[in-house]
Amino acid sequence: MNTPESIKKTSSYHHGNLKESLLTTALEMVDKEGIDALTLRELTMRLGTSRSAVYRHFPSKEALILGVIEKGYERLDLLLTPIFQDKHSSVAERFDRMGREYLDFAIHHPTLYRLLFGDKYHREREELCDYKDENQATGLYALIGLLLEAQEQGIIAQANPMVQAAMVWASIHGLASLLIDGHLLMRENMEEIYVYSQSVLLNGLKRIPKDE
Amino acid sequence: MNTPESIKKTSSYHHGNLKESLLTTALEMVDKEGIDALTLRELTMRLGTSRSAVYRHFPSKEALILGVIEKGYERLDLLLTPIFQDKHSSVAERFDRMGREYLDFAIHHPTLYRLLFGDKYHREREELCDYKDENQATGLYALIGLLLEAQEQGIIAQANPMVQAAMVWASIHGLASLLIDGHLLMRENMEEIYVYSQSVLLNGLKRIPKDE
DNA sequence: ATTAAATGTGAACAATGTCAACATTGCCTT
DNA sequence: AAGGCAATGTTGACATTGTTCACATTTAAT
Repeated sequence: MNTPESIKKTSSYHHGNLKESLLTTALEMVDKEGIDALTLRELTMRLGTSRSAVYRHFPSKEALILGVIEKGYERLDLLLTPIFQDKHSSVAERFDRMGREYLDFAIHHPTLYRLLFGDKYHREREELCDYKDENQATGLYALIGLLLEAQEQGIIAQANPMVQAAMVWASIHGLASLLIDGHLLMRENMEEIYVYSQSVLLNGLKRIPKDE
Repeated sequence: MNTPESIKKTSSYHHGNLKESLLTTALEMVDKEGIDALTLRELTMRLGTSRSAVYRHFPSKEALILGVIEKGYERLDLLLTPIFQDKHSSVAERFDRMGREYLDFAIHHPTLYRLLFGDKYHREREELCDYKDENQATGLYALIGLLLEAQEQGIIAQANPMVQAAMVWASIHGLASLLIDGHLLMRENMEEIYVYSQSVLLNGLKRIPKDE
Protein backbone atom coordinates (compact mmCIF):
# COMPACT_ATOMS: atom_id res chain seq x y z
CA MET A 1 0.00 0.00 0.00
CA ASN A 2 1.03 3.59 -0.37
CA THR A 3 0.60 4.27 3.32
CA PRO A 4 3.88 5.42 4.87
CA GLU A 5 4.99 3.01 7.55
CA SER A 6 5.25 5.81 10.04
CA ILE A 7 1.48 6.18 9.97
CA LYS A 8 -0.41 3.70 12.10
CA LYS A 9 -3.04 1.59 10.49
CA THR A 10 -6.58 2.51 11.46
CA SER A 11 -7.10 -0.99 12.71
CA SER A 12 -6.75 -0.97 16.46
CA TYR A 13 -6.48 -4.72 16.72
CA HIS A 14 -3.35 -5.42 14.74
CA HIS A 15 -0.52 -3.14 15.62
CA GLY A 16 1.10 -3.49 12.25
CA ASN A 17 4.68 -3.04 13.32
CA LEU A 18 4.77 -4.63 16.73
CA LYS A 19 8.03 -6.53 16.52
CA GLU A 20 10.09 -3.49 15.65
CA SER A 21 8.19 -1.33 18.14
CA LEU A 22 8.83 -3.85 20.87
CA LEU A 23 12.55 -3.79 20.22
CA THR A 24 12.76 -0.03 19.99
CA THR A 25 10.68 0.67 23.07
CA ALA A 26 12.40 -2.06 25.04
CA LEU A 27 15.78 -0.60 24.16
CA GLU A 28 14.60 2.80 25.29
CA MET A 29 13.26 1.44 28.55
CA VAL A 30 16.44 -0.47 29.28
CA ASP A 31 18.56 2.53 28.45
CA LYS A 32 16.62 5.13 30.39
CA GLU A 33 15.08 3.20 33.27
CA GLY A 34 17.31 0.19 33.74
CA ILE A 35 16.96 -3.47 32.95
CA ASP A 36 14.69 -4.12 35.91
CA ALA A 37 12.18 -1.61 34.62
CA LEU A 38 11.74 -3.70 31.51
CA THR A 39 8.72 -5.86 32.29
CA LEU A 40 6.57 -7.30 29.56
CA ARG A 41 3.47 -5.80 31.10
CA GLU A 42 4.86 -2.27 31.19
CA LEU A 43 6.37 -2.63 27.74
CA THR A 44 3.16 -3.84 26.10
CA MET A 45 1.05 -1.34 27.99
CA ARG A 46 3.07 1.48 26.48
CA LEU A 47 2.47 0.06 23.05
CA GLY A 48 -1.22 -0.44 23.69
CA THR A 49 -1.20 -4.19 23.29
CA SER A 50 -1.67 -7.07 25.66
CA ARG A 51 1.13 -8.81 27.51
CA SER A 52 1.04 -12.02 25.57
CA ALA A 53 1.27 -10.34 22.19
CA VAL A 54 5.02 -10.43 22.71
CA TYR A 55 4.97 -14.18 22.28
CA ARG A 56 3.79 -13.88 18.68
CA HIS A 57 7.15 -12.32 17.85
CA PHE A 58 9.59 -13.65 20.42
CA PRO A 59 9.59 -17.07 22.08
CA SER A 60 10.54 -15.55 25.42
CA LYS A 61 11.53 -12.37 27.16
CA GLU A 62 15.13 -13.46 26.83
CA ALA A 63 14.79 -13.62 23.06
CA LEU A 64 13.40 -10.10 23.04
CA ILE A 65 16.35 -8.90 25.07
CA LEU A 66 18.73 -10.60 22.67
CA GLY A 67 17.11 -8.51 19.97
CA VAL A 68 17.65 -5.40 22.04
CA ILE A 69 21.29 -6.38 22.44
CA GLU A 70 21.68 -6.70 18.69
CA LYS A 71 20.30 -3.21 18.30
CA GLY A 72 22.67 -2.00 20.99
CA TYR A 73 25.67 -3.40 19.19
CA GLU A 74 24.58 -1.63 16.05
CA ARG A 75 24.47 1.66 17.92
CA LEU A 76 27.94 1.19 19.34
CA ASP A 77 29.29 0.11 15.98
CA LEU A 78 27.75 3.22 14.45
CA LEU A 79 29.83 5.31 16.81
CA LEU A 80 33.10 3.40 16.56
CA THR A 81 33.31 2.44 12.91
CA PRO A 82 33.67 5.99 11.54
CA ILE A 83 36.55 6.58 13.91
CA PHE A 84 38.37 3.42 12.90
CA GLN A 85 37.83 4.15 9.24
CA ASP A 86 38.95 7.76 9.34
CA LYS A 87 42.16 7.40 7.41
CA HIS A 88 42.85 11.10 7.68
CA SER A 89 43.61 10.80 11.37
CA SER A 90 46.82 9.33 12.64
CA VAL A 91 46.80 5.93 14.31
CA ALA A 92 47.42 7.53 17.69
CA GLU A 93 44.55 9.93 17.16
CA ARG A 94 42.17 7.15 16.20
CA PHE A 95 43.32 5.12 19.18
CA ASP A 96 42.51 8.00 21.48
CA ARG A 97 39.17 8.82 19.89
CA MET A 98 38.13 5.18 19.89
CA GLY A 99 38.80 4.89 23.61
CA ARG A 100 36.95 8.08 24.42
CA GLU A 101 33.95 7.20 22.33
CA TYR A 102 33.80 3.74 23.88
CA LEU A 103 33.99 5.13 27.40
CA ASP A 104 31.41 7.80 26.63
CA PHE A 105 29.04 5.17 25.35
CA ALA A 106 29.38 3.17 28.53
CA ILE A 107 28.96 6.22 30.74
CA HIS A 108 25.92 7.54 28.91
CA HIS A 109 24.28 4.13 28.47
CA PRO A 110 25.38 2.10 31.48
CA THR A 111 22.50 -0.36 31.54
CA LEU A 112 22.72 -0.99 27.85
CA TYR A 113 26.48 -1.39 28.10
CA ARG A 114 26.14 -3.98 30.85
CA LEU A 115 23.63 -5.81 28.73
CA LEU A 116 25.99 -5.90 25.77
CA PHE A 117 29.07 -7.02 27.65
CA GLY A 118 27.63 -8.77 30.67
CA ASP A 119 27.00 -12.46 31.06
CA LYS A 120 23.27 -12.80 31.55
CA TYR A 121 22.31 -12.56 27.93
CA HIS A 122 24.45 -13.53 25.00
CA ARG A 123 24.18 -13.17 21.30
CA GLU A 124 25.79 -15.74 19.09
CA ARG A 125 28.62 -13.67 17.68
CA GLU A 126 31.66 -13.32 19.88
CA GLU A 127 34.20 -10.57 19.89
CA LEU A 128 37.81 -10.71 18.82
CA CYS A 129 37.95 -14.17 17.39
CA ASP A 130 38.34 -15.47 13.86
CA TYR A 131 39.59 -12.21 12.47
CA LYS A 132 39.82 -12.62 8.75
CA ASP A 133 40.70 -9.39 6.99
CA GLU A 134 40.77 -5.75 7.80
CA ASN A 135 37.66 -5.11 5.76
CA GLN A 136 35.80 -6.86 8.52
CA ALA A 137 35.88 -3.49 10.13
CA THR A 138 32.79 -3.74 12.26
CA GLY A 139 32.98 -2.93 15.92
CA LEU A 140 35.84 -4.28 17.92
CA TYR A 141 37.32 -6.27 15.07
CA ALA A 142 38.36 -2.93 13.69
CA LEU A 143 40.61 -2.57 16.70
CA ILE A 144 42.70 -5.42 15.33
CA GLY A 145 43.05 -3.58 12.05
CA LEU A 146 44.12 -0.43 13.82
CA LEU A 147 46.74 -2.31 15.79
CA LEU A 148 48.08 -3.93 12.62
CA GLU A 149 48.41 -0.51 11.10
CA ALA A 150 50.24 0.67 14.19
CA GLN A 151 52.60 -2.29 13.90
CA GLU A 152 53.35 -1.47 10.26
CA GLN A 153 54.16 2.11 11.17
CA GLY A 154 56.42 0.97 13.98
CA ILE A 155 54.32 2.74 16.56
CA ILE A 156 53.93 -0.47 18.52
CA ALA A 157 55.90 -3.68 18.54
CA GLN A 158 55.08 -6.71 16.42
CA ALA A 159 52.93 -9.22 18.25
CA ASN A 160 49.79 -11.25 17.80
CA PRO A 161 47.25 -8.50 17.09
CA MET A 162 44.40 -10.50 18.56
CA VAL A 163 46.25 -10.75 21.82
CA GLN A 164 47.05 -7.07 21.68
CA ALA A 165 43.44 -6.22 20.94
CA ALA A 166 42.22 -8.38 23.79
CA MET A 167 44.60 -6.61 26.16
CA VAL A 168 43.60 -3.13 25.00
CA TRP A 169 39.91 -3.91 24.97
CA ALA A 170 40.10 -5.46 28.42
CA SER A 171 41.77 -2.34 29.79
CA ILE A 172 39.16 0.03 28.46
CA HIS A 173 36.31 -2.33 29.28
CA GLY A 174 37.62 -2.68 32.80
CA LEU A 175 37.78 1.05 33.24
CA ALA A 176 34.27 1.47 31.84
CA SER A 177 32.87 -1.31 34.02
CA LEU A 178 34.43 -0.15 37.25
CA LEU A 179 33.24 3.37 36.56
CA ILE A 180 29.62 2.71 35.70
CA ASP A 181 29.31 0.09 38.40
CA GLY A 182 30.45 2.55 41.02
CA HIS A 183 33.69 0.91 42.09
CA LEU A 184 35.94 3.84 41.24
CA LEU A 185 35.02 6.92 43.17
CA MET A 186 37.16 9.07 40.94
CA ARG A 187 34.72 10.55 38.54
CA GLU A 188 36.37 13.93 38.77
CA ASN A 189 39.75 12.32 37.99
CA MET A 190 38.33 10.54 34.99
CA GLU A 191 40.19 12.56 32.40
CA GLU A 192 43.47 12.03 34.24
CA ILE A 193 42.90 8.30 34.56
CA TYR A 194 41.94 7.94 30.95
CA VAL A 195 44.91 9.87 29.61
CA TYR A 196 47.29 8.00 31.89
CA SER A 197 45.75 4.69 30.93
CA GLN A 198 46.10 5.31 27.24
CA SER A 199 49.70 6.39 27.58
CA VAL A 200 50.55 3.29 29.60
CA LEU A 201 48.91 1.17 26.94
CA LEU A 202 50.71 2.79 24.04
CA ASN A 203 54.03 2.88 25.81
CA GLY A 204 53.62 -0.69 26.91
CA LEU A 205 52.74 -1.88 23.46
CA LYS A 206 55.75 -0.10 22.07
CA ARG A 207 58.35 -2.34 23.62
CA ILE A 208 58.52 -6.07 23.72
CA PRO A 209 60.03 -7.29 26.94
CA LYS A 210 63.22 -9.12 26.03
CA ASP A 211 64.66 -10.38 29.25
CA GLU A 212 62.93 -11.06 32.58
CA MET B 1 27.30 -23.54 77.80
CA ASN B 2 29.87 -26.17 77.12
CA THR B 3 28.15 -27.35 73.99
CA PRO B 4 30.40 -26.90 70.97
CA GLU B 5 28.82 -24.56 68.48
CA SER B 6 29.26 -27.10 65.75
CA ILE B 7 26.68 -29.31 67.42
CA LYS B 8 23.11 -28.41 66.71
CA LYS B 9 20.79 -27.76 69.57
CA THR B 10 18.23 -30.45 70.19
CA SER B 11 15.53 -27.85 69.80
CA SER B 12 14.09 -28.15 66.35
CA TYR B 13 12.27 -24.86 66.54
CA HIS B 14 15.09 -22.45 67.01
CA HIS B 15 17.94 -23.02 64.63
CA GLY B 16 20.49 -21.44 66.93
CA ASN B 17 22.85 -20.17 64.30
CA LEU B 18 20.58 -19.21 61.49
CA LYS B 19 22.09 -15.89 60.46
CA GLU B 20 25.54 -17.33 59.90
CA SER B 21 24.12 -20.44 58.26
CA LEU B 22 22.08 -18.31 55.91
CA LEU B 23 25.15 -16.37 54.82
CA THR B 24 27.31 -19.44 54.40
CA THR B 25 24.75 -21.48 52.51
CA ALA B 26 23.75 -18.52 50.38
CA LEU B 27 27.37 -17.94 49.45
CA GLU B 28 27.72 -21.58 48.53
CA MET B 29 24.57 -21.52 46.41
CA VAL B 30 25.62 -18.35 44.62
CA ASP B 31 29.07 -19.74 44.01
CA LYS B 32 28.08 -23.17 42.81
CA GLU B 33 24.70 -22.68 41.20
CA GLY B 34 24.59 -19.04 40.20
CA ILE B 35 22.83 -16.01 41.55
CA ASP B 36 19.50 -16.99 40.03
CA ALA B 37 19.50 -20.24 41.95
CA LEU B 38 19.53 -18.30 45.18
CA THR B 39 15.87 -18.09 46.14
CA LEU B 40 14.79 -17.62 49.70
CA ARG B 41 12.58 -20.67 49.52
CA GLU B 42 15.33 -22.97 48.32
CA LEU B 43 17.82 -21.47 50.74
CA THR B 44 15.60 -21.88 53.78
CA MET B 45 14.47 -25.32 52.71
CA ARG B 46 18.07 -26.52 52.77
CA LEU B 47 18.44 -25.16 56.27
CA GLY B 48 15.21 -26.72 57.41
CA THR B 49 13.49 -23.48 58.27
CA SER B 50 10.63 -21.56 56.76
CA ARG B 51 10.93 -18.87 54.12
CA SER B 52 10.16 -15.91 56.30
CA ALA B 53 12.67 -16.83 58.96
CA VAL B 54 15.13 -14.88 56.86
CA TYR B 55 13.38 -11.67 57.80
CA ARG B 56 14.30 -12.10 61.46
CA HIS B 57 17.93 -11.59 60.48
CA PHE B 58 17.88 -9.53 57.30
CA PRO B 59 15.42 -6.84 56.29
CA SER B 60 15.38 -8.07 52.71
CA LYS B 61 16.94 -10.47 50.28
CA GLU B 62 19.17 -7.66 49.11
CA ALA B 63 20.53 -7.22 52.62
CA LEU B 64 21.31 -10.91 52.78
CA ILE B 65 23.17 -10.69 49.51
CA LEU B 66 25.13 -7.72 50.80
CA GLY B 67 26.21 -9.98 53.64
CA VAL B 68 27.26 -12.61 51.14
CA ILE B 69 29.26 -9.98 49.30
CA GLU B 70 31.06 -9.03 52.48
CA LYS B 71 31.99 -12.67 52.98
CA GLY B 72 33.14 -12.82 49.38
CA TYR B 73 35.45 -9.86 49.84
CA GLU B 74 36.94 -11.54 52.86
CA ARG B 75 37.70 -14.63 50.81
CA LEU B 76 39.37 -12.65 48.07
CA ASP B 77 41.33 -10.61 50.59
CA LEU B 78 42.44 -13.83 52.21
CA LEU B 79 44.00 -14.86 48.92
CA LEU B 80 45.54 -11.54 47.95
CA THR B 81 46.86 -10.15 51.21
CA PRO B 82 49.53 -12.82 51.77
CA ILE B 83 50.89 -12.14 48.32
CA PHE B 84 51.06 -8.40 48.82
CA GLN B 85 52.68 -8.83 52.20
CA ASP B 86 55.30 -11.36 51.13
CA LYS B 87 58.36 -9.17 51.45
CA HIS B 88 60.61 -12.02 50.39
CA SER B 89 59.35 -11.83 46.84
CA SER B 90 60.40 -9.08 44.49
CA VAL B 91 57.92 -6.43 43.48
CA ALA B 92 57.66 -7.90 39.99
CA GLU B 93 57.02 -11.34 41.42
CA ARG B 94 54.29 -10.06 43.70
CA PHE B 95 52.76 -8.13 40.82
CA ASP B 96 52.59 -11.30 38.77
CA ARG B 97 51.25 -13.48 41.56
CA MET B 98 48.66 -10.92 42.51
CA GLY B 99 47.34 -10.83 38.96
CA ARG B 100 47.25 -14.58 38.63
CA GLU B 101 45.51 -15.07 41.95
CA TYR B 102 42.96 -12.41 41.11
CA LEU B 103 42.22 -13.96 37.73
CA ASP B 104 42.04 -17.44 39.21
CA PHE B 105 39.52 -16.26 41.75
CA ALA B 106 37.33 -14.77 39.04
CA ILE B 107 37.59 -17.87 36.88
CA HIS B 108 36.83 -20.30 39.67
CA HIS B 109 34.10 -18.19 41.25
CA PRO B 110 32.54 -16.29 38.35
CA THR B 111 29.14 -15.67 39.90
CA LEU B 112 30.64 -14.53 43.16
CA TYR B 113 33.08 -12.32 41.31
CA ARG B 114 30.30 -10.65 39.38
CA LEU B 115 28.46 -10.09 42.61
CA LEU B 116 31.48 -8.42 44.19
CA PHE B 117 32.33 -6.14 41.31
CA GLY B 118 29.04 -5.78 39.50
CA ASP B 119 26.52 -3.02 39.92
CA LYS B 120 23.38 -4.69 41.19
CA TYR B 121 24.41 -4.89 44.79
CA HIS B 122 26.82 -2.60 46.56
CA ARG B 123 28.47 -2.57 49.90
CA GLU B 124 29.35 0.74 51.51
CA ARG B 125 33.10 0.57 51.18
CA GLU B 126 34.50 1.53 47.84
CA GLU B 127 37.76 0.48 46.33
CA LEU B 128 40.83 2.55 45.67
CA CYS B 129 39.81 5.76 47.30
CA ASP B 130 41.00 7.53 50.42
CA TYR B 131 44.18 5.58 50.64
CA LYS B 132 45.85 6.55 53.87
CA ASP B 133 48.92 4.50 54.60
CA GLU B 134 50.43 1.31 53.42
CA ASN B 135 49.40 -0.51 56.54
CA GLN B 136 45.90 -0.36 55.15
CA ALA B 137 46.98 -3.39 53.26
CA THR B 138 43.63 -5.06 52.80
CA GLY B 139 42.55 -6.15 49.38
CA LEU B 140 43.06 -3.80 46.52
CA TYR B 141 44.40 -0.99 48.64
CA ALA B 142 47.49 -3.10 48.95
CA LEU B 143 47.98 -2.65 45.24
CA ILE B 144 48.69 1.02 45.88
CA GLY B 145 51.35 0.07 48.38
CA LEU B 146 52.93 -2.31 45.93
CA LEU B 147 53.03 0.37 43.26
CA LEU B 148 54.61 2.84 45.68
CA GLU B 149 57.27 0.28 46.44
CA ALA B 150 57.84 -0.19 42.72
CA GLN B 151 58.21 3.55 42.33
CA GLU B 152 60.80 3.71 45.08
CA GLN B 153 62.79 0.96 43.46
CA GLY B 154 62.63 2.72 40.11
CA ILE B 155 60.82 -0.20 38.53
CA ILE B 156 58.03 2.09 37.40
CA ALA B 157 57.86 5.82 36.93
CA GLN B 158 56.67 8.25 39.57
CA ALA B 159 52.99 9.06 39.23
CA ASN B 160 49.85 9.26 41.29
CA PRO B 161 49.70 5.72 42.71
CA MET B 162 45.91 5.80 42.95
CA VAL B 163 45.68 6.53 39.27
CA GLN B 164 48.22 3.81 38.56
CA ALA B 165 46.32 1.35 40.70
CA ALA B 166 43.05 2.19 39.02
CA MET B 167 44.63 1.58 35.64
CA VAL B 168 46.18 -1.73 36.65
CA TRP B 169 43.09 -2.95 38.43
CA ALA B 170 40.90 -1.97 35.48
CA SER B 171 43.09 -3.96 33.12
CA ILE B 172 42.96 -7.12 35.15
CA HIS B 173 39.31 -6.67 36.02
CA GLY B 174 38.52 -6.16 32.36
CA LEU B 175 40.33 -9.32 31.42
CA ALA B 176 38.58 -11.28 34.16
CA SER B 177 35.18 -9.91 33.23
CA LEU B 178 35.46 -10.52 29.52
CA LEU B 179 36.69 -14.02 30.20
CA ILE B 180 34.06 -15.20 32.66
CA ASP B 181 31.30 -13.48 30.75
CA GLY B 182 32.23 -15.34 27.60
CA HIS B 183 33.30 -12.45 25.42
CA LEU B 184 36.80 -13.68 24.79
CA LEU B 185 36.86 -17.02 23.08
CA MET B 186 40.50 -17.47 23.82
CA ARG B 187 40.51 -19.67 26.85
CA GLU B 188 43.35 -21.71 25.47
CA ASN B 189 45.35 -18.54 24.85
CA MET B 190 44.76 -17.36 28.38
CA GLU B 191 48.32 -17.80 29.56
CA GLU B 192 49.64 -15.93 26.55
CA ILE B 193 47.19 -13.08 26.99
CA TYR B 194 47.91 -12.78 30.67
CA VAL B 195 51.68 -12.74 30.27
CA TYR B 196 51.48 -10.25 27.44
CA SER B 197 49.08 -8.10 29.39
CA GLN B 198 51.30 -7.94 32.43
CA SER B 199 54.37 -7.08 30.38
CA VAL B 200 52.51 -4.29 28.61
CA LEU B 201 51.42 -2.95 31.97
CA LEU B 202 54.87 -3.03 33.53
CA ASN B 203 56.55 -1.64 30.44
CA GLY B 204 53.96 1.05 30.13
CA LEU B 205 54.25 2.03 33.76
CA LYS B 206 58.01 2.21 33.41
CA ARG B 207 58.04 5.23 31.13
CA ILE B 208 56.21 8.47 31.57
CA PRO B 209 55.23 9.99 28.28
CA LYS B 210 57.08 13.28 28.03
CA ASP B 211 56.04 14.79 24.75
CA GLU B 212 52.94 14.19 22.64
C1' DA C 1 -15.60 -16.00 -1.08
C1' DT C 2 -13.46 -19.47 1.62
C1' DT C 3 -9.80 -20.96 4.18
C1' DA C 4 -5.56 -20.88 6.58
C1' DA C 5 -1.92 -18.40 8.61
C1' DA C 6 -0.61 -14.53 11.27
C1' DT C 7 -1.47 -11.70 15.02
C1' DG C 8 -3.77 -10.12 19.30
C1' DT C 9 -6.67 -11.02 23.74
C1' DG C 10 -8.04 -12.54 28.32
C1' DA C 11 -7.89 -15.82 31.91
C1' DA C 12 -5.16 -18.62 34.49
C1' DC C 13 -0.82 -20.66 36.61
C1' DA C 14 3.62 -21.16 38.99
C1' DA C 15 7.51 -19.01 41.07
C1' DT C 16 9.15 -15.55 44.04
C1' DG C 17 9.86 -11.74 47.52
C1' DT C 18 7.40 -9.82 51.15
C1' DC C 19 4.33 -9.05 55.04
C1' DA C 20 1.12 -9.74 58.99
C1' DA C 21 -0.65 -12.46 62.61
C1' DC C 22 0.44 -16.05 65.50
C1' DA C 23 3.54 -19.65 67.94
C1' DT C 24 7.60 -21.04 70.38
C1' DT C 25 11.82 -20.51 72.78
C1' DG C 26 15.34 -18.32 75.54
C1' DC C 27 16.84 -14.95 78.73
C1' DC C 28 16.39 -11.50 82.31
C1' DT C 29 14.47 -9.55 86.31
C1' DT C 30 12.49 -10.11 90.64
C1' DA D 1 12.00 -20.51 90.66
C1' DA D 2 8.28 -17.73 88.23
C1' DG D 3 6.75 -14.32 85.20
C1' DG D 4 7.39 -11.55 81.36
C1' DC D 5 9.41 -9.87 77.29
C1' DA D 6 12.31 -9.93 73.39
C1' DA D 7 14.16 -12.90 69.97
C1' DT D 8 13.22 -16.23 66.70
C1' DG D 9 10.38 -19.27 63.73
C1' DT D 10 5.79 -20.53 61.23
C1' DT D 11 1.80 -20.30 58.42
C1' DG D 12 -1.09 -18.20 55.22
C1' DA D 13 -1.76 -14.62 52.15
C1' DC D 14 -0.66 -11.09 48.54
C1' DA D 15 1.43 -8.59 44.50
C1' DT D 16 4.42 -8.95 40.70
C1' DT D 17 6.09 -11.26 36.81
C1' DG D 18 6.95 -14.53 32.94
C1' DT D 19 4.48 -17.87 30.61
C1' DT D 20 0.79 -20.74 28.49
C1' DC D 21 -3.70 -21.95 26.51
C1' DA D 22 -7.98 -21.43 24.35
C1' DC D 23 -10.18 -18.17 21.69
C1' DA D 24 -10.88 -13.82 18.71
C1' DT D 25 -9.68 -10.92 14.89
C1' DT D 26 -7.30 -9.61 10.87
C1' DT D 27 -4.67 -10.45 6.72
C1' DA D 28 -3.42 -12.98 2.74
C1' DA D 29 -3.63 -16.81 -0.43
C1' DT D 30 -6.29 -19.89 -3.20
